[in-house]
Amino acid sequence: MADKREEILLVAERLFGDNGFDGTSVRDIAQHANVNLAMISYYFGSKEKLLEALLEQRANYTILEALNKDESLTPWEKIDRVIDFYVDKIMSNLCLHNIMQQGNNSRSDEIKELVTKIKLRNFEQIKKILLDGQKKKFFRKVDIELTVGTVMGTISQTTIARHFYNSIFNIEKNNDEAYRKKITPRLKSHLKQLLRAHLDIKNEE
Amino acid sequence: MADKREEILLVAERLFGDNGFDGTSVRDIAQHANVNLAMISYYFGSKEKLLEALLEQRANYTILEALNKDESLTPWEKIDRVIDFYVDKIMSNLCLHNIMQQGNNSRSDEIKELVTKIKLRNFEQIKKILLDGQKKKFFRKVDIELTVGTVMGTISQTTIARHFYNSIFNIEKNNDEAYRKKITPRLKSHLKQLLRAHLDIKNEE
DNA sequence: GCCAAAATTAAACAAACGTTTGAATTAAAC
DNA sequence: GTTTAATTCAAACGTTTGTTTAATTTTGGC
Repeated sequence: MADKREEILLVAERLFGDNGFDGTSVRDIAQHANVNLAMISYYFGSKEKLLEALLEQRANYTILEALNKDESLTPWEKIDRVIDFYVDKIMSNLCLHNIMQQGNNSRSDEIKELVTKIKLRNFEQIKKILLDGQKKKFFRKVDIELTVGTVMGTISQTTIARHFYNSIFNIEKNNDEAYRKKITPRLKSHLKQLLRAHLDIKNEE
Repeated sequence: MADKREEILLVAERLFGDNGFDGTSVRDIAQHANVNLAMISYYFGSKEKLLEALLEQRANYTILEALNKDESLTPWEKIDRVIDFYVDKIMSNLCLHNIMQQGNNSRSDEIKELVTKIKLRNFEQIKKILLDGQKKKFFRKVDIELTVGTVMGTISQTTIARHFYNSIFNIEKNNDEAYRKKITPRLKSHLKQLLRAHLDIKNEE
């Protein structure tokens, strides 16, 4: 059955996201997926290959390439859409996002490079929007690389430091749905307000 | 000798930061610290207690409480100083910062709460500056919690996604010094420019 | 219904893990 | 110099780790 393979991926995503790669044993995964231990090696070859397969399969979920194709949108509209898209995707894939964050610290260079490659694709898209907005004199001169880092970093912060925000916002921990509901709209409007001021050519010094 | 204890902490900081808590064995630590394996249990009780000791010992390094005491500074000056202080501290403690990021995902609630507590202290300081600036009509109305998140997140991003920025900025990996030199001034001026626009009361809608 | 391929299983593997033990060594106190 | 406590050590402890094996069951084509 092919749905066992799928089940393994699904469970691995949750456990890797919650406990980290090293903090999750293949026995944990097998048990939660109701699958024999050996099936993981059988389908994926190894634990690390399982992580690679997971990242490769899910990578496309968080890619926003289509957006830049739409010529009718102004740079400001594109920025708003990027924020909506990006926040939604990450908020509905908290575990996967956690895995990608951890992937940066992986001891495996293959994983590190895979994660970097995925991030790079999104980075290039946002960068293109910023450059275009500058050319059209909507946006002022800013540090483009770090501006993208601010967007990614602000969003990441709400997942990395989730325990921290739970504490601030009085959200019971492990309640994914409550967290999403509370954070998503705030995050979107904060980022839009932030970038509107930061990028506006009227604020050029 | 008490310097063995210190050596263990020093090595643990580097290894936990590089490979994660689960990715570092007590044997790794003992070997790199030139210390017998049993000394770690002897001094700290357990591997987890070692991490707790590490966080507690280093926590004060990244606390910026003194700043708010200075009444002669305007809110704008305080913002600039916070940025300088925070960026410098994190950039010169990359490993420790990595550990704290990972700590958010620790399976130990004690660790999670310890990290949250440390972050909360800094959070409160920055929050105080923002509130004060709003009261004095320097700053406009913004989402304070997420504005702090933006500052922390932007800085964190440069350490979490370091492999990513290495790739963008063409820095050879594992060269901490080159990374610091390249990123620090850019990060400071980007954050100052960002917050100047974001907080300025002239941008009030 | 037979057969080869694919899927599934329990069991075993060696290696690595965190921790403990009890003896040996060093340091400090008197 | 003797005694007591603190330190250091090699060795072993029992688990848990990721992976493999070889036997068994299920599946799909003919």
